[in-house]
Amino acid sequence: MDKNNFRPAQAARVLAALQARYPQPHTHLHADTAWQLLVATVLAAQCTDARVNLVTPHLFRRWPGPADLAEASQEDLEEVIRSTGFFRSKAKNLLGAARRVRDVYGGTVPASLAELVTLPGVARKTANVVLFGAYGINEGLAVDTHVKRISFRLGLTDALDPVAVERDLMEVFPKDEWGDVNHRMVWFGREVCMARKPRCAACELADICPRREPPI
DNA sequence: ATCCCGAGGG
DNA sequence: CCCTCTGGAT
Repeated sequence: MDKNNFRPAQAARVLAALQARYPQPHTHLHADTAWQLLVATVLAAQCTDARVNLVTPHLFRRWPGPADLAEASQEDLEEVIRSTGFFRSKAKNLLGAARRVRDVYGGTVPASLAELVTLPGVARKTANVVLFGAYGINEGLAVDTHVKRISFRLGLTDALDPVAVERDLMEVFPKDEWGDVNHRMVWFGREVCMARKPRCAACELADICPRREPPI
């Protein structure tokens, strides 16, 4: 295999395998609106989606939309989201985001990457997740801990910086697949290609994985 | 580079 | 005990 053609060819194989394994990719975060998806995604930083889904029902019942949360006290919000970790900074950022969505965007979560990243606590990963999940827009490819680890292991990137990883992935995956690639890699990362002890023996991609254990 | 921070698994 | 979980701001 030519070195210059390795990544695109590898990406095509990875995509086919993940499509076969996960025919219907979707987020595992529970949210009914764009705003709620934004809140859930912010809470999901360094936290399992299962844990996030444990607190969001209470959060969304008490403060359904941005105008509601904008009036909440930080102490009350901290108490509700405490178990998701980083609860002080998450509460502060969510209150700031709620006020900005209410005051600057008329209560509607903006539908562009440039506008989303102006919200406190929202950078490219969260913005990409919200853009695709709420609006079906593939402006970028959300790179989280799973996407980063799996892309590196499978040889789709040599980069460690998430922005560079995103650029490499955008080059080798079709644009209309970016959102689904994220969902599929997250799913795959939970079930098979885990950080600590990957299940290489049960992995259908092991034969094309440069980092399978044990190595050939 | 460092800090933020709780909860579950091995 | 240590590592990891759909990161972001300083």
